[in-house]
Order: sequence, then structure tokens, then C-alpha cells
Amino acid sequence: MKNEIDACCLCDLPLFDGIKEEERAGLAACICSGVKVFKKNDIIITEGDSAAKAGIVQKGRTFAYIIGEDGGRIFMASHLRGDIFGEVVMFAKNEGSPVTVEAAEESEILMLDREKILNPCEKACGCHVTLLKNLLISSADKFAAQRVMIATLCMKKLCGKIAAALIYFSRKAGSDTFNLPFDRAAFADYLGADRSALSRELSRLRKIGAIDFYKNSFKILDRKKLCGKRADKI
Amino acid sequence: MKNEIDACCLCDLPLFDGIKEEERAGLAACICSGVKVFKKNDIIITEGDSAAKAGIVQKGRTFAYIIGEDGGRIFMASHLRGDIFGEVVMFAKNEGSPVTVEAAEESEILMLDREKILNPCEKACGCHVTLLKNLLISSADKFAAQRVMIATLCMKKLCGKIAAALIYFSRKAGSDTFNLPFDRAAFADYLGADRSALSRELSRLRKIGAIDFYKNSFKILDRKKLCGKRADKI
DNA sequence: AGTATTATGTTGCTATTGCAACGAAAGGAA
DNA sequence: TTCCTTTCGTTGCAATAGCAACATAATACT
Repeated sequence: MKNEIDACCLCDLPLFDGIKEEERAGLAACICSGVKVFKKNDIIITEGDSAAKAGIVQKGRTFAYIIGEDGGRIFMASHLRGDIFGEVVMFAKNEGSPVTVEAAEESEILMLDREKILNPCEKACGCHVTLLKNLLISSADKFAAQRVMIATLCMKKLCGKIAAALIYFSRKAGSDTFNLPFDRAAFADYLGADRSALSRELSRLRKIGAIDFYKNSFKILDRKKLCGKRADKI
Repeated sequence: MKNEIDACCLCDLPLFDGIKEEERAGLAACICSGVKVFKKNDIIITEGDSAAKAGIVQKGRTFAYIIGEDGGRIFMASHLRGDIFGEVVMFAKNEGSPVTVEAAEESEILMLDREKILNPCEKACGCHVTLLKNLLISSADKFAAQRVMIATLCMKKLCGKIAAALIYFSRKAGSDTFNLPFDRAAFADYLGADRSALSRELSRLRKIGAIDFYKNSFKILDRKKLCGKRADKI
């Protein structure tokens, strides 16, 4: 295990909003328990793990998923540099992690300690309330992200799901051109759809001029076409 | 507006776990701003409402939903006596309620005040950290409920969605016989499916002996049949 | 009771989509 | 380079599910 904490990365997180600059480093050191390096496809948290772990991505990219009862992979979230994962679940009564977290590429993860967050050393008392409020804000944001997923998955047709997802990621990026944080297979998982059906539909949307894409880079060309009814055959 | 606070209802909530009996009533009075009565189909919170309201159901039943871009209703949650709603969203940066909350029947709602929760009177300082921790726990639980919805909606076939939902509500009730908190139309919304398609599938599942139901009361008879492949025709 | 309204079930039709199988393209490793 | 692996697109086929329209049952209202 490496033990260099990228203080810059850690202290700039929203988690530390409202905490005085001079207190951040101390608090950061207090709540975390070291840096771990994971190779691509390494499992960081296994579904059912009793220990309530959390982590912050210092370098690389990770994603969380569930293996559904039908064997399919249910995509839950992706985490880029600066993102926290596991911090919401840490507080749930239910024991065991509900998801598996996997490294999408070689990644450095700053591991957080549940107990230290819940019961930090006494000197941190001043920051503590602020930290908890920030965690609440973070939870609320993740809650909102899940709500977007639900709204996407509730669309009755695949093109509706695609439209909802593309519009969401476009808005998030603040541009009609943007990258999706997953490959086709993961995108299909995210939409709860079949990969080949997704490919077919994306091709159709490109053909009618609604979108354009190359790999995981997408561009929305025409929102009306994106959401409209399908044209009659031929 | 009525002004009787059902102290029993309020104080027994998980929100007050870990807070001394003698402090509960005071804290309760401190964070809430009165009781409102709503008739069936009254709107309690409208999507987009700037005020971050929250409430506790003292009597009755409410539910939250979004009107999707395709006009369909996206079911998000239902709230029975003792349930809190809006408390997670209160902390999100994003202004405006993402959902509409509606009374499913005549309901008494204890309204909560965001500012009072975030910045309670000084004397409540001792309880404050505990209250925030409890809110974190509550957020985590709702987060988990949303994750279940996502796992349900990710099922590729309707029978899979139905199975996932029924098994979830069965486990929640701790019995193979249980009531769903919605009528057929809302159940279809919850599954992101068409109401008539849901009826058709439920009838099929009853015919093959997987489940039985009457109104919103369901019974799981055979889990294998519930999830298995469809029998060949006739 | 009688009527209106709502909730639920049924069915035919057809578009949609899952599934499986295959091929092409891209990238990595030896 | 060549081989291997992974990713992505295409297509035929059959199952599925949305949609609309209607029938029936349950409930509320006067």
C-alpha cells in the first residue's frame, strides 16, 4: 500500500467545503487510512463485503455494479478523479456492501474509515458538523443521480431511454458534444437493454440525423428527431 | 392549518434514535412548523417548487412522482404513517423539488423546516450531531430503496421486473403474503411498464400458479415459476 | 337504488427488442 | 508483422410488450 496522500486532491473536494484551509489537512489525515493501488479489473469492494469501506479516486476510474438475479450486470455508478464512493452506504443500517466496485483502469484509491468519520478525534469537533452536513449534501446529490437513472429506465422504449441518457450527460457536460463514461456494453447495462439492440438503435438515430458518435464520444444533432416517433419504413 | 403535533408519532421516528427521551419533544417542536391536512389528490409539493419542504406523514398516505418528458408518470416513492419525505432533497444543491408529492388519501402532514434543521436553536446543539447522523442513515436507507428500484427496472423482461418487485415487497413485509402500496396503474408506473401489459402478465403468472392476488394483496406461491422461462404455447 | 366514475382485466394488432450468431474493426502482445 | 483479444455493428428470427379499444367489476356520489 502506498502512503502518499495527494493532499491537493483530497482537500479540494466538496467534502471539505466550509472547512478552514488550515484544518483540512489535519481532518484529511484523520479520516483516511491510506492509499491503495488497483490494476484494471481489480475488485475494490465486493458485493456483500461486511466492512463498510469507502474511497476517493485519486487517479484512474472505477465503477460500481450489481450482479442481478438473472446474471445480468446492473450498472450503478462510475467514479472519476475526485469522486467518492461507498460513503452513502457506510451509513445504512443494512450490513454488507450492496455493490461491487471495480477499477476500470489502473487506479489509486484513498481509502476512508467509517469509524473515523462517525467518531473523529476530539479536536476535529468543530469541523465535524460541517463534515456531516457535507456528507448529507453528497448523499443528496447521489440520490439525485439515481433518480435520473430511474427516470431513464422508466422510459418505455429504448429510444426514450437513449434520449434521456444522452440529454442527461449532455447537460452534465454543458455541451451537445460529450463523452459517455462507459463502453457500449456498460451503456447497455446502464439502460437495462441488450447491447446489440442498443447498437441497432444508435445506428438508426445516426442514420436519421438525430445524433452522431464515435466510440464513447457523442454529439446531439437534433433533439426533436431524438425523441420523435420512428419514421415509416423505408 | 391544524397545530396539534402528534408527539408520539414524531418522537418514535428513527429520526430521533439516540436522542434522550426528555430532549425529543423540544427538538420536535423546534424543527417543525405545523401540521397541514390534505385531501385525496391534493398536491403537497409541486415539482419545481423552490421552497425545500419536507414532511412527516402523521395520518394517511402520500406518494412522489415525476411527470416524464413523454408525459408518463414516473413513480418514485410512497409514504405511509411515520415516513418522512423531502428530507434528502432538502440538502441537495440543486434548487427546486425534483418530484411532485401527492396525497393518496386524506392525510395529515407534519411540515418540517429546512432552516431549523440545518441551523437549530443553540440549546439543541447536543442533539444536533445526532440528528444529522440520523438524517444520514435515513438518506442511506432511501438510497438503498432507490437502488432496489433500479435493479428492478433493469430487468429486461416484464416478468423479471414483476418478480423483482414482488420478491422485494415480500421480503420487506417478511411474508409471502403482502400488500403492495399502489394500485395497478401505479404499479405499472413503478415498473416502467404499460398497465394492460402488466395485467396480462399478472394473469399469466396466476394461471401458471406462480402467484395469486386480489386487488393490491399478493401472495407468492412458487418462486421458480415466477422467474422461470415461459412455457411453450398452449 | 341508480348513476357516474374509477379500477381492473382482456384481446388483436404490430412495433419493438431480446437473443444468438457472425463479421469487421481496433488494439495489445509476442 | 502476426496472432489473439476485445469491442462494436449487423441481421434474422421469435418473443415480448406497447397501444388502443372495449368489457366488466368495484366504488363513490346523489
